[in-house]
Amino acid sequence: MAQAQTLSRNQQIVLDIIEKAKGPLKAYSILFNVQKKGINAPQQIYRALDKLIEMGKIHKIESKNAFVACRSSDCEISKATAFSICESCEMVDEISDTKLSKYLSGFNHKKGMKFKRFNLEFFGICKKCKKD
Amino acid sequence: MAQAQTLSRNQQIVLDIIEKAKGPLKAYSILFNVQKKGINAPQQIYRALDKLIEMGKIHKIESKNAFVACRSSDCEISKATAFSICESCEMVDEISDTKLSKYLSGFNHKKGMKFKRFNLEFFGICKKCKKD
DNA sequence: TAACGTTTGTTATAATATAACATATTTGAG
DNA sequence: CTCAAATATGTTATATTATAACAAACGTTA
Repeated sequence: MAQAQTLSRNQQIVLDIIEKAKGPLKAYSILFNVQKKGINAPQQIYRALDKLIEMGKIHKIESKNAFVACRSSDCEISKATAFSICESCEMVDEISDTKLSKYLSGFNHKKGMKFKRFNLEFFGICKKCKKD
Repeated sequence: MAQAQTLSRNQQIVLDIIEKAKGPLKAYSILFNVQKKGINAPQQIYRALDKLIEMGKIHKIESKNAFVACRSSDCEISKATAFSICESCEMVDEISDTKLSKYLSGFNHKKGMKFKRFNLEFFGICKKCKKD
């Protein structure tokens, strides 16, 4: 096991908010939520987000410019991410499917480029929204 | 075959620039490049981009907020996109691999959500950059 | 304890994207 | 044809997302 990651104050505050959230959070919405804790500037949020991403604690949903907590414990350093995104309610689910992950990690581009990392985003309408 | 898409003036101008480019273009860089043609405002660019994306003529590279021309002729309406991105030179290549596309289009989430669309971005260092 | 790396705080500004409204142009049904 | 609807344009303003740059504090650890 790698050495335990100790989070700094701001990193912990930001991570807490993201973990408590039911869906992806935007940087400025995080900011508004932590102003009572003395964090006043976007930089402070973005710096914490950057570190948390590096550590694999959170992921960025690129199509939404939003951030979610990593739920897959084995996702050490987020080189292989896949998400399921509802286009109606904006819900995001991290997909941890070994087969999928292996398939994509082993995928090789015809043109010979070796991949270090991928990000996959699926879109659709979730069960809950279909009922409504 | 669906009816031929006729592009409006601005759409054509924007598409031309993107097609001529060697790599992904950002919206504001497109804007600066077309000011001589009488396009002055971001809105005009973003509106054209939106339509071109709808038509499947271009794709957005979400991780870069940039736009590339669609090279795969059979990519009617861009429900299944995959890209190879060099982290060094920023080169982007559209991947058209039938197997990959079928595999992902047929992928079903355990939680029962039916996907309509996906976007996959691979990252690495391209051959050319490896040499340098 | 001094030197180094990391984190913090802060102000300012850059880069990306949309709102809202007025007008013009194209298209298609009657 | 011709009017109505849909689409596209032009324009000003503003919202949203993200980074630059600099100074100070904190925490290792040699």
